[in-house]
Amino acid sequence: MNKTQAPSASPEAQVLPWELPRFRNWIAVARAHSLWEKVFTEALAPLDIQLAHYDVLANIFHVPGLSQQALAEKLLVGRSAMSMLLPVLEKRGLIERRNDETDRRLRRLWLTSAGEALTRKAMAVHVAEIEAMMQVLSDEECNAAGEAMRRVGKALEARGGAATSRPEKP
Amino acid sequence: MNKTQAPSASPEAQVLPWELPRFRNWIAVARAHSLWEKVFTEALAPLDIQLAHYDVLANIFHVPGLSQQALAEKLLVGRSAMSMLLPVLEKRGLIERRNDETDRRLRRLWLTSAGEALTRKAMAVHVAEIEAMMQVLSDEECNAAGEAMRRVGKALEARGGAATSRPEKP
DNA sequence: ACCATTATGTTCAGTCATGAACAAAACACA
DNA sequence: TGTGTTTTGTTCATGACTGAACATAATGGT
Repeated sequence: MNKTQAPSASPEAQVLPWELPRFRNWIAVARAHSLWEKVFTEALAPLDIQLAHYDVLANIFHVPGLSQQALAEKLLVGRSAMSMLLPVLEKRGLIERRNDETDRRLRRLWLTSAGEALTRKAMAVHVAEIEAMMQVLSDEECNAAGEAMRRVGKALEARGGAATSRPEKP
Repeated sequence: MNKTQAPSASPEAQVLPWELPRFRNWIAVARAHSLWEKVFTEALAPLDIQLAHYDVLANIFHVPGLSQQALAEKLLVGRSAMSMLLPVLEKRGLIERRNDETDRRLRRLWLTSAGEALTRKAMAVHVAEIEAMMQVLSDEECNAAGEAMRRVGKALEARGGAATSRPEKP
């Protein structure tokens, strides 16, 4: 049942990737994502925040008080990236870092009121850009693609995540 | 007909992004792509090539003799990135740069036989990883997601591409 | 043929993320 | 309690990409 769309490969002649539907479909995903990053970065420029900064702000907005480690995991970057990014946002008065009372290793992250105001503006831009980009898809198509990518994401976590992350608690 | 899944927003209360299906669906796309880059980078490590290098090699394989400019456009990076990457691959004996006969500005790119051999190995890894990742999708789901992302890519090109690229010739 | 414009590639300074090495705090468990 | 291990965050050297400035080559209009 795992004979997929691939033309059956003879042992010698290599199947060229571009002939495989699964390959070309994934290229489309990668290309769309790369283009999105450029478009969204431009859309954020008027608010004077970069993509990476926005990701941080939005995640603190979503989960106030999370630790730097938790944030880095969400963003799929190393802890050191946070150690360099966050002081910038702190100096701009957008976030605040408070040490946890009981676990003094943790630096918990909070938005200042200025940070929250800016994040709301940026999130409005984010939503508007996504809606604009997604107009070419029906709700059903969009949901189907999203569901497919969630499953693919799970599959990828199972492969690569095992090496770096610790096993998730059930 | 453009009333999408969004809960109707009152003028004051902001719709939170995470409530919007289109938003969450796109997050899944972005997350899958980021995870993919990590997984595939690891898979390429045994061949001692980086992701960016592989992208270059595979594109030269696909379109032999293309110019640096054309390659940079395909990869969605600046020309300067190629000016710095390509000498590395050239020194490793994987590619060759020959000036165009009639237009002496152009440096056309070719794989050496060593480069082609390595590229074939890397493409086999690429295909294998994609097939593994995509196993969680049926052919129909995969094709639907790919088609959706192609349309989204087109839409994004229309938005952001107009600023940087010149209009494509019909 | 001439000059302005456009296209291609290179260089360089600045920026951002990585990953290893490190310090401090918490934990495990005897 | 005490000691070795794990977790969290920081620092630093490194590498990759950007965007602006530049040099060279081609093109277009006159």
